[in-house]
Amino acid sequence: MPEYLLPKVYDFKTTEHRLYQWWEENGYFKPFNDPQKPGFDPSVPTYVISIPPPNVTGELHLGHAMFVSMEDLMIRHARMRGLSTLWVPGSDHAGIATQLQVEKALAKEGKRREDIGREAFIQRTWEWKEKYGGIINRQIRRLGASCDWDRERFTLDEGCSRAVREAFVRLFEKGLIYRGPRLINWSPGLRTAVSDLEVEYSEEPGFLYYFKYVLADAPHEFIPVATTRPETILGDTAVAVHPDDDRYRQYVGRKVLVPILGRAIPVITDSYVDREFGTGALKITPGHDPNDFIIGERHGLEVISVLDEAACVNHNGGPYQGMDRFECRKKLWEDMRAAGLVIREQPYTLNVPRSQRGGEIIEPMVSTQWFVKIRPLADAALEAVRDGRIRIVPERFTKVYYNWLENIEDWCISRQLWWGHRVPVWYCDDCGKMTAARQDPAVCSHCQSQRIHQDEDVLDTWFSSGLWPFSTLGWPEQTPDLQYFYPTTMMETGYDILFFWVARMIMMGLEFTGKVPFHTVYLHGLVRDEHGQKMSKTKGNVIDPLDTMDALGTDALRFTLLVGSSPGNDMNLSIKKVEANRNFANKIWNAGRFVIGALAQAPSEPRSEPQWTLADSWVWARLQKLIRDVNHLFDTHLYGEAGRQIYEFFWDEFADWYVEIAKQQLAEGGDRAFYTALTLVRVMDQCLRMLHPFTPFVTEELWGHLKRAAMAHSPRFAPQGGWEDALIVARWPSSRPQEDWEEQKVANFSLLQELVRAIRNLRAEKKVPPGKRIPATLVAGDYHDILHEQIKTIAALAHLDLEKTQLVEKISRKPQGQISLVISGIEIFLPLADLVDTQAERARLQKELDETHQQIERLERLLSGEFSHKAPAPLVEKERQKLATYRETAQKLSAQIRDL
RNA sequence: GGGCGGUUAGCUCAGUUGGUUAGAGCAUUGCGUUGACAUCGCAAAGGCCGUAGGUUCGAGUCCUAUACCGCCCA
Repeated sequence: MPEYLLPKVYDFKTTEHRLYQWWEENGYFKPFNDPQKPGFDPSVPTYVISIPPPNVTGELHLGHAMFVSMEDLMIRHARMRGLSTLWVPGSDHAGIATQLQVEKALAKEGKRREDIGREAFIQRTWEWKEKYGGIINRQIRRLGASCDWDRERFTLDEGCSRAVREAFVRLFEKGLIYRGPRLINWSPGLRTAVSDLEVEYSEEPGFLYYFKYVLADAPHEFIPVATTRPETILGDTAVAVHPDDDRYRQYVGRKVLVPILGRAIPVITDSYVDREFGTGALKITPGHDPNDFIIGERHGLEVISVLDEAACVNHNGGPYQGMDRFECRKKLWEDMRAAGLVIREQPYTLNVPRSQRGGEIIEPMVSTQWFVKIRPLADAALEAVRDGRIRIVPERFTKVYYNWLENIEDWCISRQLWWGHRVPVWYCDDCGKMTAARQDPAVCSHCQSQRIHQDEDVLDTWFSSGLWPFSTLGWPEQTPDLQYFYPTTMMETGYDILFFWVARMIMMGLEFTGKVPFHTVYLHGLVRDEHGQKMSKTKGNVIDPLDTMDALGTDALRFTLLVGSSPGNDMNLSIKKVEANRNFANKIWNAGRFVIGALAQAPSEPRSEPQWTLADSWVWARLQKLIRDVNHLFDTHLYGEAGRQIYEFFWDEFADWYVEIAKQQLAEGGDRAFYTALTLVRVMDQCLRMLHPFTPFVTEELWGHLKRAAMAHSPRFAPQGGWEDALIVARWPSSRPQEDWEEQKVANFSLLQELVRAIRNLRAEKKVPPGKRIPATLVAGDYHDILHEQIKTIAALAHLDLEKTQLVEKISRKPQGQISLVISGIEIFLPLADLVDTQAERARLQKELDETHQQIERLERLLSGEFSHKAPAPLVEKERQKLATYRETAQKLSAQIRDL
């Protein structure tokens, strides 16, 4: 397509959807070496990511945008490197969240789930899922995610359900799953158990209540006790003091009376008691406090539960039965005050357990639940990281991982919900024994009775998420996918999810497949607002990724997320940053337009071998260096830094310098134009390849235009191996070692840049109109040959009048009344006579000279010290050179001042 | 209480294995548009890299201590 057909501004709106569809239709998202297809070669190396499954009820937020961008970057990079790449998409059924949505809808009809029954409720939930569940995945597509959508999975689909069933039964048979009454975290609003991880603790103002525990055998004596939750007094089964505490020694072994209820309970000793805290006497409520539960076990205390499923007082609460827990707290305290049992109340900061979902206060309660005996699984998971089979990036999170797994408690996996995987256990009404089965059984496996019924509970959603890396590939079947793609390569997710997903996936993966589920865990940080605040609707600081993509384009958002973040660290996002990157996308586009336009100025065949200019050599050397650096950064997972370096090269070196020089070279025509166009196309092509994983749309679109234009112009413009079908499957640039000529060319070009910049600055300072071409005299000394070659370029970039510019090696008589400057020992005279103000010139040159002297002193000090014989020789030599140049510069500046 | 991270320009942040004049984007100021790009260009100004020690020829980077902010675990 000719250049004039490309719009001046990159139009992401018409591009993104079209390209996504084109990629998908052409099968580029699928592994090129696919075990499900003919010609499959099992020896081809793979790169596999299973998506951390988003909540099926969810809608896209920046957290999703972040992980999708990161994973797509990894996948696209791996695909371009020629690996057989698979990214498995999907979502999880999100037990509580989804169920709540449907219950909300039911409530509008004035119904509760019990009114319609379990089967009908599940039916409705599926309907709801079909209708609204796909939103998140449609939104993920907008980000450019190159997942294999044919392999999309859902934690509650048939295959994943079979995997859950298999996993449960295996653990059950192995004795790693058990059922029993334990103190668990109970959510009274949702009426279900939740796991330790789903509880968050928040510091909130409250009171410490001091009261009297009256001795049963001495009504006038009492032990003072303090508590933060008076309603739990109803469930007290002991009062504990420290064994060495003299204050209470006399009471140990005697009985005290539970206030109001009058139940007699023992006074015991336990070294857990902190003598300094409160009164030094601790009431023990094994039924409603985890620490007390442990103490209770130690002393064989009775466990009394005083609350029901809704956290209302039950029959154990005597006169308070039926009251809400907080209402009871108030009433009981009033009654105790009336009974003369209250001592005082003291303001106190509480650590309140709240539900991660909804924020209601979680109640520790004794309840019969299903648990995974976690220790053996955790030990295996620890070992896998310790021995390096799994690497966590950034590395510091390994410590967090160890710490968590070393202290992990058994995992409560049952939930009193309907939406989820139902516990595959049947109880026999005759023999009372349990049957756990992969297929729904018709009879009890112990006594063959037909009077069996299934457990009512479902499993924690995370139980199924834990199987995700292999259940999505077909486990427990030994499918071709599982055999080829497992273990996966990379688990990429936010560090906040390390325990929820990553640790559980590792435990389950090792247990069920005997292999690690992935080799590397890459953790990204959380996205915050521009001042580091968490985004929330109430604060009104939420940035919606969909709005942002509508306004500024997907590439701009992706690039911002990818390049603005470093591994494991939170990032602060602002629309301004996205705008800046929208500008970058546009910069790419316009540089591409220029390159395509340049073809028309070049012949399609050269007459002879290339004679590369300094600029040609320089940009090529810089590109090679960039490729080396970028590859190294990708290897070390420093993706953001890689993006930054490509950005800098592209904008500050390629676009600002090479493109400007290329304009001059193209104008020369002939072979010069041909080889310039060739260089432009090659550098552009390589940059687009490296940028593609960051900004897939603009690069693919432009690359397509570049390819067509180049092919139409000359076969000589094709990259090695020819033009690929699409950028998404084009080869990633490979590193080459630095060649001998590169360093000198880069140094020479730097000198050219310095000269041009210095002249431009001086012109600006002297208010010379930018368009005006001015004469100049350059006294080049040793650099005469280099500058002789480059004088046309310098003149063009610095807007010198080439006709009236003279380049000499030495000068016998300095031009009078001219403005002068010295760069790396090269003297430049600009005859701006009418602009010369002797006094101002003197001041300017003096300032230059002072700065030069400072540098000379610094280097003299450095080189006279130990540096010169302890530092590496090349480094010392480099500094010596610098010093020599500064001395030369100083000398010339002094002369200029003298001659003024 | 234990652990981790942060502290670098007005703001938001990079800074890889220590290499000797510390970078970007935004904001500010000045100048500039008929040929890739005003969603732009060319410049300017702005930093004892939280503090105090230490290692080293050399420290933003490594070590120790400390302050403040944030997060995780208990």
